[in-house]
Amino acid sequence: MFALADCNNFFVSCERVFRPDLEGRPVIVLSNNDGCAVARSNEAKALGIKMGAPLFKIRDIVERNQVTVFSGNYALYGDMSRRVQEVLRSQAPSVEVYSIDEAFLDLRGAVIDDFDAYAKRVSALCRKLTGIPVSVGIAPTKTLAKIASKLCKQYPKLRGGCYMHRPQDIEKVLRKFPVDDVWGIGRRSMKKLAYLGVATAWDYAQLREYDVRKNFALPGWRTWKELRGVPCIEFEDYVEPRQHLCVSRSFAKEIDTVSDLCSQVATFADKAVTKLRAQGSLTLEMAVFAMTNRFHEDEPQNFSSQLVTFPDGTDDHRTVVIAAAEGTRRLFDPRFKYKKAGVLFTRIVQKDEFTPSLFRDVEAGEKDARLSQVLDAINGTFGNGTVRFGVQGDGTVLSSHEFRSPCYTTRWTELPKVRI
DNA sequence: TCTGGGGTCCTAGGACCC
DNA sequence: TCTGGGGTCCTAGGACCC
Repeated sequence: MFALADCNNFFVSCERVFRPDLEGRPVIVLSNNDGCAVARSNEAKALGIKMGAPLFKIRDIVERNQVTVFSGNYALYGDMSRRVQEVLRSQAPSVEVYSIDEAFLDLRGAVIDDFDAYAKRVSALCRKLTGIPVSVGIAPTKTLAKIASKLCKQYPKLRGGCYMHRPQDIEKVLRKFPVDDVWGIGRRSMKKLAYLGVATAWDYAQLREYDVRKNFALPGWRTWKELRGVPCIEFEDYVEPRQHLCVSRSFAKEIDTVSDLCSQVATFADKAVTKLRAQGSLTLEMAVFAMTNRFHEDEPQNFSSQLVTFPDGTDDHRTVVIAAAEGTRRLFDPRFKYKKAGVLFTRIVQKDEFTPSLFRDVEAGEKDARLSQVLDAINGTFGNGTVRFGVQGDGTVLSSHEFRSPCYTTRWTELPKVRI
């Protein structure tokens, strides 16, 4: 058996832990730059606020119903996510963290005599220890476990836990489950599914294997088998290092000076290096890019990028930040107003698997490495941007975050001062 | 006025090899 | 007139996820 533990309305639930007065009231959390609703409380969903709806289009609903609005606070959500993961790890032999708000538990070989009681117990424990409501679905495959956890949200009577394993129960559930809500079946397939007369998960599971392979290729075939109770999506408790790494943001106002754009992109590059170092990698290549506002069709549109290569690979803050600023100066064109920019590491290798050039400057490399270590240590403790490069300006990102809550669990300013 | 930011895997087709 | 039969690697684009 596999379990899926899914945090209900996760970002909203994180905010509510520290704002219990918002329990039972409509709440939404916005994407970066205060753009779209990316998390909604049940009450907000009931008002018809759709996932990904731009704030300016739902302003009426928000004001009429006194919906509480939050900017995304990822320091808070990341920390709450770690707490939930910790509880889950204490309850299962193996945990695969699938996203910030979901984790699979591998229950193969676990000695559990009542899976239903176990699911409800894990859910209750998460709630008690973290304050986050979690839906735990248990089934013979990961895809079915996902469906079981959705049932918990639909039926409060299940008290956060649902064990779905008897074929007749699975059939009953799948017959009512819309096919586009199945994990692995996306919007783009809806046309084909409609043509094949498939409306529910059950219909999909009844398709002929040949039709599935022909129309939905390998991923669709795996989903088909999983719905039929045959596990074929691997359980992955080991996280592979990322092969691509991107840090980009939209800006509150369009940027039209080269110095502002440079400081923004340099700040993105610095963040990207921090992530790169955390996974023990080097990058051989970086793309720096900037673009105009694609929604303003009447204004001149532009997307430009500059490619920078590091033949010996690098994970050095200073090297990458300088390269990012230089790349930005090369691509900047005063005819355009930039709405969004970023950096992308496109060729990532593991540090211990890569052989650099024999003729590189070893001594300089060691000094750079020490500097980067110190930056990581200081900024890791006191927050990103505490120590930064001059080209980054004041180190802030020019995005909107008008409704940001305090970093309740990770704020360092109230800790005793540390002497460095 | 206002529209997010990340990732992965798979496949088809082209370039190139012998 | 007739013009093989394999491979590999890389890339772009599509589909999916949260």
